[in-house]
Amino acid sequence: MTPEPLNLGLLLLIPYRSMEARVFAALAAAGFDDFTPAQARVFQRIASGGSRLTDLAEQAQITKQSAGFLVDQLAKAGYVERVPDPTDARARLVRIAPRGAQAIPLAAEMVAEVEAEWTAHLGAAHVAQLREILTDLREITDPYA
Amino acid sequence: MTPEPLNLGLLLLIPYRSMEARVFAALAAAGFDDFTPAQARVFQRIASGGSRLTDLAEQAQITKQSAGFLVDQLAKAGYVERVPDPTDARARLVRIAPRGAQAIPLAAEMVAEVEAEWTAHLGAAHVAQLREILTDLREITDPYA
DNA sequence: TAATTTAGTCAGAGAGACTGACCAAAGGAA
DNA sequence: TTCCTTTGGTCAGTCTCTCTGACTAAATTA
Repeated sequence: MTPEPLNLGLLLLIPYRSMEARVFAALAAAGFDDFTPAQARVFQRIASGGSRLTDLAEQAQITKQSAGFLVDQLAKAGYVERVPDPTDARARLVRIAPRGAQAIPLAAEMVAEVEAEWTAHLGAAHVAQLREILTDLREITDPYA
Repeated sequence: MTPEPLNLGLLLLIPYRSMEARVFAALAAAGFDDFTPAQARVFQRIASGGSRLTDLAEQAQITKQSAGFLVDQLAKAGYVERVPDPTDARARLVRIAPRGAQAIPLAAEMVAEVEAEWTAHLGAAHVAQLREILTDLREITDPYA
């Protein structure tokens, strides 16, 4: 193996993918197997009070058409529901539906489990540092934040 | 803005996406606009002496069929070439072709530029730490490494 | 030599992403 | 008010990417 040093981009992608795969697998094992990763990437960005489609699209960095497509599927599977926005007759809010709400604690549990594994490998101080640095980095890399 | 704290997964994804978009845009601006992000994710994993399709697929975590599809397009655009593997008549090595070789220093330049921006924001010590922690984390999150 | 594994291709299908065109409500400006 | 622009979202069509399943050929193992 040539340990050619990886660029920071790839170094970020590798653990992200690992985390996503673990959470996805845990949900699938618990019976939440009727959604796709693309749908999940939209779902996890829904704010607690509901989000507008346009906002979801911006955050997930996809077009509103793509977001609408994914939200429709999530709605069909019972993970979200679309309700009229009381403050704007053009808009509709995407809200977490009961089935979606059931999945959230399971996902959170697996995230915690993975983070615990990372902590076991890196040490608590390094994990805290990682989170701190990434949060700081978000300020200049998140076009939406 | 509700600053709901993001999970580590999302915190990793955000800067990755930012880096990828910057490099992609820089290459496109320099005339290397005839390839897609998916193709680039395979391309950047080609080892200096050439890689087998199966290895590329494993590292990019896609099927060998998908990898073959992307490599074919990269080959048509002149970024890579496929040569017989001298050590195994079944296999062919995917190698960087001249046009691909031209793109690499440009990409590296943009990676360096982005990292410099990150350093300006985070400080050199934190960037070094980030790289160190991520490299360490790779040991338990990279199924290929 | 025969059986199995490994490297890769071919064919077909589905998901996800895009662009372009469009409609309806909201917000200003005249 | 009335008109114009902006904003939230949909509809239609297309392309890219990814997958599964079935297959060939070379290498390896029994």
